[in-house]
Amino acid sequence: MNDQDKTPGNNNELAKAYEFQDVEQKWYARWDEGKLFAASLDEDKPSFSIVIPPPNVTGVLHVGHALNNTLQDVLVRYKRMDKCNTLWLPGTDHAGIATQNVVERQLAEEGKNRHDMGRDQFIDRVWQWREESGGQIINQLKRLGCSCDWDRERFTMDEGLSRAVREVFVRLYNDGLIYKDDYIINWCPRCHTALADLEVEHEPTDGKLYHIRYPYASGDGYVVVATTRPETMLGDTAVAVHPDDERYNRLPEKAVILPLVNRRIPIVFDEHVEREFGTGALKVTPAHDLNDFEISRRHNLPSLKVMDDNGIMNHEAGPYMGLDRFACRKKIVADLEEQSLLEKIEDYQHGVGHCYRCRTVVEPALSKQWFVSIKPLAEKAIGAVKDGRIQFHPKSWENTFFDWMYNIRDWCISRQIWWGHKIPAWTCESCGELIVSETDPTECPKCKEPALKQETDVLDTWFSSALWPFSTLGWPDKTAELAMFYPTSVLITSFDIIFFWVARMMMMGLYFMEDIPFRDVYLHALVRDKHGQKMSKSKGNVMDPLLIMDKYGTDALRFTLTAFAAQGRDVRLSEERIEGYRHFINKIWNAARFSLMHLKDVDPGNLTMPEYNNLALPHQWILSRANRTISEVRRGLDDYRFNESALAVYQFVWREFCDWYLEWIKPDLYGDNKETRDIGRAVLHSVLEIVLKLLHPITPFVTEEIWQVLPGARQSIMTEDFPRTNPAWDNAAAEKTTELLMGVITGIRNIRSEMMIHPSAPINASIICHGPDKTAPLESHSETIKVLTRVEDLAIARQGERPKGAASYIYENIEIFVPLAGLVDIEKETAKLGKEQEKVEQQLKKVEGKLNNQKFLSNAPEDVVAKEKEKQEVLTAKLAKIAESIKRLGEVAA
RNA sequence: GGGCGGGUAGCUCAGUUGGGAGAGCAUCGGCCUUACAAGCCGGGGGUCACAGGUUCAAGCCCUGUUCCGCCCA
Repeated sequence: MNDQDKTPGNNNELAKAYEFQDVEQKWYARWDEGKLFAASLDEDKPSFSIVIPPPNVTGVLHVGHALNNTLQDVLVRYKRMDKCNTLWLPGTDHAGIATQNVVERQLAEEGKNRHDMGRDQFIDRVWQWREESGGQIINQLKRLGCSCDWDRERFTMDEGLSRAVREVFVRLYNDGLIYKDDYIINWCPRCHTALADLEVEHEPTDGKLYHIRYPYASGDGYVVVATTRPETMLGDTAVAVHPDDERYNRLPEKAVILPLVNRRIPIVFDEHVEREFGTGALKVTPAHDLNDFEISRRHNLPSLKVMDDNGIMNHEAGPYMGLDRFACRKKIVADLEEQSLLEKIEDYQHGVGHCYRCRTVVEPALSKQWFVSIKPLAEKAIGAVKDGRIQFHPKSWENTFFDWMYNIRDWCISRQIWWGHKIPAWTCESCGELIVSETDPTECPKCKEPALKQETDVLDTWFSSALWPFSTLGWPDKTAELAMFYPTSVLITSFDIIFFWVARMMMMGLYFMEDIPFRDVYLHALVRDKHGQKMSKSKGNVMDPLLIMDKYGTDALRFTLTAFAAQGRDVRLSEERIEGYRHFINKIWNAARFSLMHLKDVDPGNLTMPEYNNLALPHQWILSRANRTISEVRRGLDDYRFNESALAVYQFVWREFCDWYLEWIKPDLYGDNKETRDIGRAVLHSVLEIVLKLLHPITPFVTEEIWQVLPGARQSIMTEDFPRTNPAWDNAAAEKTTELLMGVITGIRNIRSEMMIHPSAPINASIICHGPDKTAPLESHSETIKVLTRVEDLAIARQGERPKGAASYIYENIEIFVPLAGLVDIEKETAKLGKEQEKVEQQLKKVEGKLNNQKFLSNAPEDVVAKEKEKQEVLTAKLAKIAESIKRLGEVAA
């Protein structure tokens, strides 16, 4: 339909079917143009702020993003409607390694590489890439309906954020919390950079355990060491055994000859050697293994690096120089075998570290890198969670958090790539002084020489992400935004970056702002595929949210994700469920269409709701239920139980508002009584408004589209007030009476259905109330009962005889009868039942034949026998029911 | 090896002060009843993994067993 025709109060009708494609684009553009997402700095309102977990600038919207951002948008829209100064600050991070990889691949296609073009030109090229194709995820977030304040969009490489990074680095350095040192780090030979421990993913891998003989220096006998990485033996500088290990208590001598390279290396005793592993003798390669490095420090052993940055064996590897590490492994194994130095090879499964960006096997390597001394920072973060200033939802994540924080190790922050924040450190080329400075120095402060060389390394992307909650608000300047929105209200993110990001933001926020970065942390589940696997491009099991939105509409996707977001459990997304919830969106649409039929010509001034106590039962009931729903939806959102909010409003809209209320008030709406008609319209209008507002945070588009054509519509539903409960509407008595009516109505419908009476055939019914007297409420709502069951004559009594030839149904203490005379074509129906009876009898005979057969019982598998027995029971019951019905029909005929 | 989460309807899953076993999809029967067949009405379907315990009462709390998944080392 043409949206231009649908300005409020004018031609306010809805299309026959909800066409989300046009609607979504239209309203998003209007919201955005109207600056309705912009944060206000109104001092009088409470503030609510969220900073987006910045997606990679290389990112493309996946279902995880969709879930994450839907939940944020739900909360933000809720709080904005609930009269808060609301800020949702968007942005992206520069994703150092990932982005560099993308641009390098692009260059490779052009037959170029970054080394040819040089660093500055390469960086220009990355910026160019970013302008052209970076950040497409931002548009995809808009497609999802995200109500971010786009004028405040930030990028971790922005000037302001870069300034924050420098300030943080310098202060941490000056405070002694950043240092440069030699240590074993994780080296990715493909990305050519160091990685933090967290950036290495350990995967169980089928490998071999090689048992190698290291002959004693004297030439007699040998020690057997076990290793999964024989190529590293070239860098061995010792063999270590446990001092209490009896096998090595009386060694003939304390040195062995390293095979292949014939180097004499000592045997040392170290308590950290695991006696149970392998032979209990450990080859020590200080430059290529963290534990070995620690041992080497304790025993003053030299370190020998045998590989270069590409994972190729270097000159220290002697004859193996120039071989790739894996080729070298093969060669070494072959050579050892030839020299009879290989005792045995066992299959062995062990964890092998892979680069989280490119999946290459990571090489532990000795290297000089920059580190953050993290313990002092971690302590503050631990404290903030311990004393409740920061709360995790679900709370169980606190254990994971504490566990990691207590065992945290220094954070390697330097990366040997080009794209990122250059480390603000310089070395004086004449005196060797190390200078760390916020501004680029022009001369050495010590020797005054101008020859300074800046570090070529850049910082870990997460280093700048860790500052996100305050760097985006203008820090280190003291801005109005910081004053108003820091600490932020809540961080909504996926648990898989709890260490990468959440913990680090806490540490940095507490250190530099001297305050927590957020009060609540809501950790939602991971979206997995139907096998419970993490979705990833490489596995090919991704579900594209953009395609889903094309197919089912954004609101359907959003509602599904919200309804799925139960705490503490992973989301296994299936298209069937999205389809199911699309039906719900359509249901809303049609309920609105119906309502509009009755509201379209009404002057908004005539829609004032009458005094609650004067309202008829259906109105009192629906308002009471609406009240309940409002509080459930609010509580769900307040407690991050998104699924409960979604479920509550779903049930209310479909089961109560549509199935019962609308049907119930149709006689009023269509009737001639102006007073009851007007009351009906007024209440209908109010309830519909409540429904739309409750739904708006979850399904923003369809609700705006409908709301705009309601009488009295203003700017946008997103700037309306979120519904509040009204204590005057709580009405247990009305709910109880309604339940009674529903029970009776369902009973009569049941009889109609069971007795195969056509839905439109008029019937009579009688009701006998045994037990407590409920005749009064039934009498006063007998019209309702009649209309909703298509009953002509309804008799209600305290006692009486069961009518002859009547079908019955019992609801609590109430017996319901429907005389069947004249309703059913006795002959036809009896014949039909008779046929059915015959069919069932035959089936039963077959089953019983089997069950009476000893051979069947003794030979058939148990479950088959059980199945037959079950069949027998079901069929017997069915037969009894048919017989009962036939008897009824017989009574009618008599 | 340590930690965490889970096993509820055919499938995917909800189920918080312990008292009703539920949703979507699927399924069976009947309906084009003028908002909606993307719908309406009615129905079937579950020893809530297993074994004990606490309690008037347990899917929910405790103990043990078992299977599955994830994280860390």
